[in-house]
Formats: sequence, C-alpha cells, structure tokens
Amino acid sequence: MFLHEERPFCDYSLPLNPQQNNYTFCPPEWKVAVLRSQCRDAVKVDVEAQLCAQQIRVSLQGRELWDKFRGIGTEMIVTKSGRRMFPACKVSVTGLNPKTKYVLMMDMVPFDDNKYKWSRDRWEVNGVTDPHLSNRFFIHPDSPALGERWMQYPVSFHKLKLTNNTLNGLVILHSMHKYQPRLHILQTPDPCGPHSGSYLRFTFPEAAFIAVTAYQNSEITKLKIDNNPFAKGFRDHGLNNKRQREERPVQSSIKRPAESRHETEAKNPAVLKTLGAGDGADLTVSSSEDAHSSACRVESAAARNPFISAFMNRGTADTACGLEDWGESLKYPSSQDTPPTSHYTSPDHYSTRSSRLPNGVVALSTQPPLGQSTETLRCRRFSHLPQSLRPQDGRPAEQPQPSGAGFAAILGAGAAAVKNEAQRQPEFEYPLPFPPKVSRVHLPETTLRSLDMTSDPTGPRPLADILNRIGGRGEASPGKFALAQPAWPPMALGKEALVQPYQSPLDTSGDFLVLQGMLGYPSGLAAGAQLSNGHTDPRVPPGPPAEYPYKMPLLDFYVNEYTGK
DNA sequence: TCTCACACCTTTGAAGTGG
DNA sequence: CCACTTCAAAGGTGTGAGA
Repeated sequence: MFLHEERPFCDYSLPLNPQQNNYTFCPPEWKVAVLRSQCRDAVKVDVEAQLCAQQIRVSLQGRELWDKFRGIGTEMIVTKSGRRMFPACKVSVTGLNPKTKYVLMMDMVPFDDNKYKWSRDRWEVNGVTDPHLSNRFFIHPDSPALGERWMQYPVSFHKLKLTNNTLNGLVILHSMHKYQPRLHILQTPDPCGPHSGSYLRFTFPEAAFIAVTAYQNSEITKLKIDNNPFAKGFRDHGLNNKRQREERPVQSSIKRPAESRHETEAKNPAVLKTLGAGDGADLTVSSSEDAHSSACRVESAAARNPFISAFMNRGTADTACGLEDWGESLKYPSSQDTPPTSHYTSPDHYSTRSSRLPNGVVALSTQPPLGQSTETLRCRRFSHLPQSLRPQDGRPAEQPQPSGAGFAAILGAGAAAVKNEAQRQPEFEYPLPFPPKVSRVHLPETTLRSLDMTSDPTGPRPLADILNRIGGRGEASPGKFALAQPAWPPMALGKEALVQPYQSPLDTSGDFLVLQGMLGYPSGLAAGAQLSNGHTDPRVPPGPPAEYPYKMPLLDFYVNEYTGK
C-alpha cells in the first residue's frame, strides 16, 4: 500500500501486500526464540546464518526529531479507534540479501516494568506495570519484498496505529505505560523448501514513549503541533484556532512562551543526561547507531526527573526533521559481495548473532560491538572521508547535495553507477533530493519496460502515480487510495474474525491456528519465559502457547502467493 | 483518566478548463 | 493530449467539555 505512494521500484514483478489490516499477533514462541538467541550462554553460532545476517544494520531515521521529543519525554496518544505515531518510525536497513524476500514488522514492547503518572510537571513512577497485553505486529504493507527493496529507501511505519482497545486489531498499549518500538525482520521461508527463515529484531529505546489518552506535557503538545503537518491548524500558539482568532483578531508579534525545558537543556549540555543502561536487564538492544552511542556514554549523574533523564540522550538537534528526511540519511547498501572479516563488522550499528534453535529456526540477535568506544567507532566510520568532511563532533558533516539527476539515475540504468559509488564509500550517507513530477521526467525506455504498466486493476499502480507521490510528499495520506486496493483474500479482523476463523489450507489440525505455523515450525516448542540458561524474561508470560484463531499465517500467505491461490 | 464531538488541516483523486 | 486548477471526500490532528 504505502510502497506505491512513496517508493518507486523498477522491478514490480512481486505482488504487493494489499492487506487492509496489517496487524497480527506476536507469537509467544518468537519471543522465546529470540530471547534464547540473545542469551550469550545459549548462543550456538550458525555459520551460514551468520554470513547472511551479521551485516544487517538498521538505523532510525529522523533522529533529530526523535531527539527533540526524547528530550522532553515522548508521549503518544492512544485512542479507541487507533492513533498514528508522531514521529513515525522510519528505519533504514542495510545488509540484507538483495535477492531474498523479507517481511518487516513492528510492534511495541514495554520499556520497563513501571506505570507512570503525570505529576504537575513531570512523570513519576506510579506502581508496577499492568499485565502486558498480547503483542500485535504491524506488518509493513510492502511485505514480503526483496532485500533490495527494503534497502533502497527508508522504511516508514507511519501507518502503524496505537490503541487501547483490544477489539480493533491494532497495536494495543496500556495508557500511562512506557513502550519502545521493535522492528522485526523476518526472512520469508521458502514455501518449496524447509521452513526455516532467519529472524532478527531491533528495538529503538531512543524512540521510547509513554502511551497516553491525552497529552500531559504541554511541551510535547507544542512540539507535535510544530512538526506534524496535520496539526498545522494549531500552530501560531493556538491562534489558528478559530475561537481564539475571533477573540484576538490582531496579533502582530507573538512572543514565544517561556523557553521549553528541552531548549534550556539543549543549551546547557550539563543538564543533558544520556539514556542509561537501565534497560540492561532487557536482552534486547538497540540497533540504531545513536542508541549505541547512548549506551556507550552513560552518565552517572541523576537527573532531577528520572523519567526525563531516561529519555535524554546526547545533544538535541536544532533542525526540525520534516517530511524531507526520507531522502536524508539514505544509506546505500554496502557491497554484499564482501564478507566481513570479523564478527562485528559494523562500527556504528549493532551486529547480529545467530543461533540455531531446536525447531530449526535460525534466530538472530543484535549485539553491540564489544570493547569499542563511541569515539573509536566514529573515527572509523568517517575515516574514509577527506579530513575536511569529517565532522568534528562525530556527526556527519553536511554533504554536498547531488543533482536532481540522482533520482533518475536510481530509477534507471544509472542505479548501478550510484551503487558503485556507494560501494566505494559504503558508510557515506547520500542526501536524496525530491524527485520532480513524473510528468517531467524522461525515463529510459528500458526502465519503463521493466515496470509493470498493465491496466490490470489488481496490479501495481502506474509509475506516474508512484512517482508523483514521492515528490514533496514524504508522508502518504490516506486519500482515496484504499479504494484502489486490489482484491486480495480478505483478512478477517476484530470481531468478525472471531466469528469466522481463518482456516488455513495448510493446517488441518483444527479450527485454531497456533502461531508457530506462521513461521512453519512445529508447535512443540514450549512457550514461556524460561530461557535455556535458566534465566527468565519477565515480559514473556509463562503458560501454554496462545491460540490465535483468525490470522492467516505468513507462510500460508506466501504459499498462496506462489501458487496463485 | 478517558471518550467524544468538533474545527482545522493535509492529502488525494476526479472533474473542469484552457492551450 | 497535456498541464494546470478547482473541488469534494477521507482522514489525521489537538482541543475542550463532560463522564
């Protein structure tokens, strides 16, 4: 769905995932599998999986904006009908196998075991967390897609919606609880072969937030209004509000309210606190570059506000991260042909580890580069740049903007040249300019031929529609696009789904689908919190595997795609 | 603390218009 | 036929009243 709107692909041979609802439950077995893989004592390195996975790197896009929010204490509204996140999670992925299909999913996991309350001007711990509800994934609408697709542009999860209602199938959160996004990269199992897919997950503690039903911190409200285009009507400090405009028709110069805490702290580095290793008990680590930096730079001094200090990390940026950031920080994939020389090959990202589980699933987990300081990492990262381009503070220096022809080059035959350039400087981040309207772009004939331009209403949208949405529209709006969705087998949702459980064509064992089936591995793996080394994970409730009666397993989905059912 | 109606906004596609 | 403009619809957003 969103693919059509934001990203052009010259190869449209693969079917898109047209599911109107991209949410599904998290199989508890996955948790166990990943937790096992992340327990170092239990890791049995699988050489094959390691080769395919250890280069995979994920970084959160829009860091400046996230930093702004984290500096104040990010809040996300949850509503009964579902509310989008702002900022939305947008990640860039590198290191995937370009010719392998992957499913990208996102869910929210508790950040800690606390429940919070807003006390006058700050967040305070208010008891222990309520029982965590069953995880629900938001499956990226492009899934499944080839690795080269995922790596070509940052992957946005802006359509993910948060809710506190268990009946609507969205990602469910408890209000006044703190969560962090978690990205799942699932290598799709081969429907014609053994069902073994690699599996990785990356959490983003820098994007942690407290779920609320109404904003508590007015500074968060201001920040959202200032940055969210849909809230533009509330800018000018509320004077766009009709009522207030009528009350105050003339307001030539409006003074900003008192300097926000965020701004104050940004100007006073001594006030800044880094995100501590308080999540250390959590085996999940951040995959993103700056989260790693955070973990490496834990400061011992306690902030006045423990919650806010938990959000704080590094200096805040002054530049707003607008819609244009989809092109910024675009990372071209580094060479896939060059195997790494050591296990930890990504100086500024977390590397991956893998383990073969008893059920045959290769579980992969992220690990920080051990024994390396942040400065070391940064020095290495920019070592290939001329001295003049190396940032003084470890941040990327401003790079010269490539010409507008860069977009066409990516689209057409020029893509190879761009890639070669990226291979020469694999860590270099190329800002990508907005492409012009497609009507003014002359694409090579070979490129046009490679696109599926059929008039089949169930097929992909014309190239013009794709590209016109890219220019100047980083965030896709719902519009009327849903009407144009191809008619795929309906995915039962919510109450309706419970009435009409999905009957897997592959699973004849009963009316209920046990979610191991989503990956195709046997259901004998006991669900629970007990790890193989005896540790327990408090997030994984003990008990039998949950049964989810109505979601089509991913494997079935892929098989249906391949077999044309 | 939560829900809901509301005004305001962006985004989108269709229809209309003119060269 | 193409480019551009206008319009209406859909839906995202925070606000504020009330439960």
